Amino acid sequence: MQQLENSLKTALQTAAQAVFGLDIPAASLTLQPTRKEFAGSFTLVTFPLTKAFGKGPEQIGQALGEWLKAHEPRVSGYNVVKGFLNLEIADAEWLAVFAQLRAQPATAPVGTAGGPQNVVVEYSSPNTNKPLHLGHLRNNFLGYSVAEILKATGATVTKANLVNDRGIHICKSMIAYQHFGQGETPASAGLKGDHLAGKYYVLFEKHYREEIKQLEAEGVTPDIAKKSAPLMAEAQQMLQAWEAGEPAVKALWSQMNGWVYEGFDETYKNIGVDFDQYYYESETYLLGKERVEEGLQKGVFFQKENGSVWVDLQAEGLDEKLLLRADGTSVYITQDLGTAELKYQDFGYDSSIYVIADEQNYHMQVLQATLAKLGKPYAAAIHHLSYGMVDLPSGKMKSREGTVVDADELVRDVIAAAKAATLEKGKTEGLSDAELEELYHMLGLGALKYYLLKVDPKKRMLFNPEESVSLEGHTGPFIQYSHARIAAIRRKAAELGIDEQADWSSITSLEGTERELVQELARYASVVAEAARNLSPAVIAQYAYDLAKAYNRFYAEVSIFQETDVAKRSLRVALSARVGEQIKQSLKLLGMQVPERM
RNA sequence: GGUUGUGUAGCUCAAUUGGAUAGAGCAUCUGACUACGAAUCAGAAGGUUUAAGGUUCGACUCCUUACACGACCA
Repeated sequence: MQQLENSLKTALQTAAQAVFGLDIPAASLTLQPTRKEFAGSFTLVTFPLTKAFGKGPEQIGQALGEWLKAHEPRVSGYNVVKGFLNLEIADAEWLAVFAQLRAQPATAPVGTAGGPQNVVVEYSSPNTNKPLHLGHLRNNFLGYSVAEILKATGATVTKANLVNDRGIHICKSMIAYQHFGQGETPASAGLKGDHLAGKYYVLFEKHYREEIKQLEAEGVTPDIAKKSAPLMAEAQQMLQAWEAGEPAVKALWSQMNGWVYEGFDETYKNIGVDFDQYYYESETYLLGKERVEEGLQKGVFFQKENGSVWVDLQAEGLDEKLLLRADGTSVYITQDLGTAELKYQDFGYDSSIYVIADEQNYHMQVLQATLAKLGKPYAAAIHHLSYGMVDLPSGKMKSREGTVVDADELVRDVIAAAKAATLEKGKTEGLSDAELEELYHMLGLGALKYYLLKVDPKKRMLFNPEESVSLEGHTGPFIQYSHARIAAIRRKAAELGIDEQADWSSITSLEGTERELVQELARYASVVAEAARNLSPAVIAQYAYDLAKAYNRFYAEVSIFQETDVAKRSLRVALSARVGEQIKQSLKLLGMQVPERM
C-alpha cells in the first residue's frame, strides 16, 4: 500500500510537470483515503495548489486526472468534485497489493520510522495498602497495550512496575493490623492478600475518624484533632521507625507487603498483564536523596532556613517545589528522581513513558523540569502518557465513600456475563470444560479491555457497568465473533481442500466489499505507526472494529463456498484467512485473545 | 484566585491532525436465518459540533472572549 501510494505521488509530480511544467510542493502532496460516498480510493486535495499553479482547483484536478488515466496504468479512472481529485485504482492493482501483503506475516514489525527504539513503559505502579480498582484497570490495560504497540513497530520495550511500597499509607494498614488483626492471615481470613491489607486500611480510616470526632466533641479544633488523634500519631511514629530500620516494624512491613504482592500477582495474571522489571520505592528513595544532594552541590537547588530543599522552576513557568522536608524525609518526587536515574542506568532508554492519570500532570512537568535542571541527559526522553480518570454513572469514584469498583470483582462479573451469554447462544458443543472456562475468560476480559481501550486515553471516560459487559455492537466480542466465524470458514475450506494459494490471474474485477477489505487490510501498518506516535490503543481498537465490520459486510454480500469460479473462491478464502490473522494481531496489541469458536 | 484539560445525536464514543453531505454503537422503528455461524447484515429516524466573534478557498479542529464541568497549584 505504501508503495502504491508512493508511486501515485511520483506519478502526480510527473503529471504536474508534464501538464503545467510545475512542481507540486511536498507539503501539498498528501493523499488521503477517498470518502466512501465518492468513487475512487485515493484523494488529492487540489485547493493548496491553486496559488502556485495559477489555475482553479477543478481545472487542476481535471488535468492531473486526465494525464494519470492516460499514462499511469494503476489508475483506472478519476473524478473531480470541487477541489478534490479522486483516483480510482485498477482491481489488478488491488490484487497485487493483497498478494504483497500476504508475503509478510501479519505479525511482522511495521518499522519505528523516527520513533523511539528503546523504550521503558512504566505502568500499574500500585500502592500496597489496598487492592486494585477500576482506575488501575485502565492504567494497566493502557500500559500493556502501549508496550505491545511499540513492540509492533520493532522497538525494544521494557515494561516496568514501580511499586509504592513505603509511606504513611502502608503504616496505616500496619497500625490497624496490630490493633485489630489478631494474627489474621490471608489463608485464615480466606481473603487475597491485597484485600486483607485493604481491609485494615479501611479499619484504620474508620477508627481514626471516630477519634477525630471524639476529640472535636471535647472541644479540640478539627485541624489539631486530625494531627493529634492517637492512631495518626502511632502511624507517624511507625513511619519514622521504618526509616530508622527498626526490625520489628520492618518484619511486619515485609510480611504484609508479601501478602499484597501475592494478591497483585494473582490479579495481574488474571487480567493478562506482565512486567519485565519491578522497582520498589523503598529501594529508590535513597538514590533520590542523592540526586537532591547533587542538585544542592551544583547549585541548581536551594535550601531554606529550616533546612528543607527546594528547586525554583519559575523560569520554566512552574513554581518552587519542595524536594526534601526540613526533617530530611523524602516526598513523592524525591524517589521519582531516583527511579528515573535507576531506569536509565538499567536500560539506557531513548524514551521513558509514564502511564499516570492526568491529575499528576503538574507533578510530571515538575519532575521533567527538575531532571533538566540537574542536566540529566534523559530528562528530554521522559514522556507522560496522561490518561483521564474513569467516572461512574453515579459520579466520581471515591474510596472514602465506598464507591470504588474493585478490579477483581469487576473481572469476575464480566466473565460471568460472558458465560451467561455464551450458554444462551448454545454454539459451543464439543468444547471441554477447561476450554469453556478459557473462552468465558477470553470473552469477558475482551469486553472489558475493549471497553476501556476504545476511548482516547487522554479523555476522561464514563464507565457504565451494563455497557461494559455488552457483547454486541462496538465491543470486543463483536470483533472476536468475526474471528470465530473466519475460523469456521477456514476449517471448512480445509475440509474441502480449497487452496488459498491458487492463481488469481484470471480475476479481472473485484466485488466492492472485496476491494474494501483489501484496502482495510493494507492500512494496518500506518495504523500501528499512528497508534505508536500518539501512544493510543484507541487507534488500534477502532481499526480492529473497522476491519471486522468490513469483513461482516463482505461475508453477508458474497458467497464463498457457493462460488463456482475456482480462482474467486480461493481468493475469498485467502482474504478471510488474512483478515482473521490481522484481527488476531490487532487484538493482541490490545492485550486481547481470539477464540476459534464461541 | 492562578495554571490547565474537556465540551460533538437522548446516552457512550469517532472524525485520517485544517478538507467533501460531521460518522459508529446503544436505545427507538422496519426488513433479512431451510444460505459459509443472526454475538451478524441492510435500512429509517436522530446534529445550529456549549455560545459569540475572528483567521481562509475551506474550521469540530487554529486564535480571542464568555459559559459549564473536571484536575492541579496555593
